[in-house]
Amino acid sequence: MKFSARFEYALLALLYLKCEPDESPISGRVLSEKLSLPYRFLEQILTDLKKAGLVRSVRGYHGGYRLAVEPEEISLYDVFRVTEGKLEPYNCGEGENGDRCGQSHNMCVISSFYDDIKDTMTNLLKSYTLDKLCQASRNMGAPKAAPAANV
Amino acid sequence: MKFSARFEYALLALLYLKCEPDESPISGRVLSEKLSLPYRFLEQILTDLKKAGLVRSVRGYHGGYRLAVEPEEISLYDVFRVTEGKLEPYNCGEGENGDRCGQSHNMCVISSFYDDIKDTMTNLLKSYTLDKLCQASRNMGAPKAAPAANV
DNA sequence: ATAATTTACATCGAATCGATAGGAATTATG
DNA sequence: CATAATTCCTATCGATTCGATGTAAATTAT
Ligand code: FES
Ligand code: FES
Repeated sequence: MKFSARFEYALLALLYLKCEPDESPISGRVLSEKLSLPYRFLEQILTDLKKAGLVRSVRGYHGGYRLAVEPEEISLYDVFRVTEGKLEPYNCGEGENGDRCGQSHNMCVISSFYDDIKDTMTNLLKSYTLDKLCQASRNMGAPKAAPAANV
Repeated sequence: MKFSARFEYALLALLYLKCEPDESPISGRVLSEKLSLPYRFLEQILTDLKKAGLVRSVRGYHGGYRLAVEPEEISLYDVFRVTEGKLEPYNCGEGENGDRCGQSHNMCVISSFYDDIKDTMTNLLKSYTLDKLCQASRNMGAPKAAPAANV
């Protein structure tokens, strides 16, 4: 189970926008260079983030991106929804008939497990806000344990 | 976030083997018919389950599959490991240098979130055993609410 | 007018996924 | 021994997804 590159890139970009609060917006080009991420690809992601209302964009000469809402209000759940789509484990189309499990959805053993997964993931994702992550990042100034020098 | 068909098929097969404990092993053919699953594909999955030691197989004329361990001992974590691979959210190769986040792994904000996800998922998956699921399935004998008859 | 930028599409290559197929090895039964 | 039923191994296919690149148009300060 892996998270997509989209998710990580979006998160890194948002963290950068938050941790470097500037007067002028930050351009996609600068963002991609600072984070060493592919320029075009990152812009796609930023566009998605904009559609979702997480960032705001300014076009033209000194344009760029900035956060659209307060960083306490942006949770990893929001980022997830933008980059990974719906958090729906069901393979059966929920409302309709379960074609895979062969049973009707409300009689399916698996569905109760899926419900659990869905709730748990949702809660976990919502518990991480951009703000907390940025604070944690600051507290990491010094690495936990310096790796032993080799030789 | 979806679970693979492999996961569901494996789970359905294991549940069948558990809930229909028989003297003679159950063949892949029968299993696929009872569960309405594609024969060849299911056998691939059963082979994987066997390699993982969850089922035992008997070859030849009256051959087939049966559970290899007690159903209390089989958790969804085991099934997950077989069908979905490692539960490693990290995109950076953990031990090595983080190529995506650009930081060393023990200084990466994202890694702490990934650790959390990993632990949470692991615990949740381990909390579901084959036995519990089968009991739940029995308790579902009567549907919660009969869907309204149309017309 | 010009340069820098966002924005929208189109496409590409690789990987993954569900599924199918052929054939070899194994084993009870006659 | 011959046969039928079965597991098992491996190859492949078609579709989809994913990360990434490219092109070109719209927007805006200077
Ligand atoms: S029928 Fe919906 S999960 Fe089984
Ligand atoms: S460096 Fe490992 S998750 Fe960021």
